[in-house]
Amino acid sequence: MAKTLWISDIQSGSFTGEVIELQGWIKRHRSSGKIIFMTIRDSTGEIQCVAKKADMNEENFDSLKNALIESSVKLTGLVKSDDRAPGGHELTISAGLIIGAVNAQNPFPITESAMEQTEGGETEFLLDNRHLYLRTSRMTTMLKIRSTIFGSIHEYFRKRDFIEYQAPSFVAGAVEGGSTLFEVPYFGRKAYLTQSWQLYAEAAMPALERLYTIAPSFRAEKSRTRRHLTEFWHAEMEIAWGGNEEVMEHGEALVRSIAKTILNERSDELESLGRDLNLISRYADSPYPRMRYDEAVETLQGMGVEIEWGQDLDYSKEKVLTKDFDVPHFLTHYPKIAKPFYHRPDPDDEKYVLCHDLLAPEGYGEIIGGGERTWSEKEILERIDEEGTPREPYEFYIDIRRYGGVPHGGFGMGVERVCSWLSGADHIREVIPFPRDSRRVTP
RNA sequence: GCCGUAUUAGCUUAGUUGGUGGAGCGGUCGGCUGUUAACCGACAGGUCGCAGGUUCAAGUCCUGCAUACGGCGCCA
Repeated sequence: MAKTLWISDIQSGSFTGEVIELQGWIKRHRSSGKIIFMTIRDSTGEIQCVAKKADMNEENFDSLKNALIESSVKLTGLVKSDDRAPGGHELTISAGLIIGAVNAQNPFPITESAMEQTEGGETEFLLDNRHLYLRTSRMTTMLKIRSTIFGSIHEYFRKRDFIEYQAPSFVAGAVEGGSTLFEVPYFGRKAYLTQSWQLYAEAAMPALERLYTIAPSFRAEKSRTRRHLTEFWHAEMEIAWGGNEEVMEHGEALVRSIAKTILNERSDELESLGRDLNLISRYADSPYPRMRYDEAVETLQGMGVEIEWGQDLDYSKEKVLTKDFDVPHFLTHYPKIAKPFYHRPDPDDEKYVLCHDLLAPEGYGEIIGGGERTWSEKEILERIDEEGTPREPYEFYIDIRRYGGVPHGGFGMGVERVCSWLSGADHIREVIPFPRDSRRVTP
């Protein structure tokens, strides 16, 4: 029963002239008294199948004629090459079996015309029916690209001898401000869902020196944008004996390597989404420029944008700034007051911290945030007190500095943001199977 | 948290200055075709988001509520 034959192989010509058994789902269906054309899909592609009344058992012909879209089928027939068939090959059916029928009282709710008309396909209806929308070609394509990107991240780090390392999802404290934590009951106490692997990675930094993960992070932000999820996959890395510059180099190399990988392995999928491959190839090959926060502020002021030194760069300003860039670029050296305590102040000028954000072009915004960590006991205590953050929840974090602290740093990359940008998605929801945001936890 | 927009058949939607709601897709039946988002005909399918109000008359105007979507803040 296990399937061993895939439509992509039929379309590439491997079975032409052979009688085969094909398993798949009906994607399109048109019929008459004498002939049926069915487009069958599987995970690898589509193929047109033809049943002629004259060539097969009449009862069998009628059952195929009445089959509805998304019924699963097993078809036996001869593979022919035929210019009239999309993809160049088709199956002439000699016998067919409906495996999982679709009932006419309850036909497949997602029609092609509905999807065509909704551009980008993110209506409430499609979100409610996400479990069914997954099997349509746009979602399938997105999920394949997503898989390749995940694989590419693992490959990048493993090739460089990074150790994959896991942090708990239930945590006691916050990385960022406490307002964005999900609180969960924990046997009479309160626990929170993690926002980042970073603090726990720093604990293992003196042991493993080069570490990474890809794991879910949770943020209870009521953000209603095309860049935010409450549960997202976070690719993070941490290295010992390295500073802002080394971390940034990894960030750049990682993103370029992802772009290169999808270009090599998913160019058909990218093109089917209407993506310009020249663009992706530019992201894969060009260096990413660096710009200090001060330069960014000056540039913006020169453009007439109202911004004062010390203000964080919000999305509206990022957008103006990145408008003229055609590759991702780094923003570095933010003012200390705009960033949390774990960022290390710049020894050359204590007003700034050694940090960086990587901003993607085309309006996709921030995809990486990272930098050098405050690493000495003295500095971390100063920064925590300065911010008025209580010390107690961070005792373990301070301990890391008490016992052989070393310079170190790392970054976090929003994997869905990268998927969304590289695939040219209209919304971050398009690149994750079951998106979670402030208003939706179902299906 | 703030601002804006929307809600009409299973889906996508039209609906004029207020005068008893149309279409395409999907479904059923029939016809027909090497079709390819097939085509042709017929049928079924609607408390116009909910609750009030104005009016002789409300899908349409007003108020409130609900839900959704879009954007901002915050961030990856």
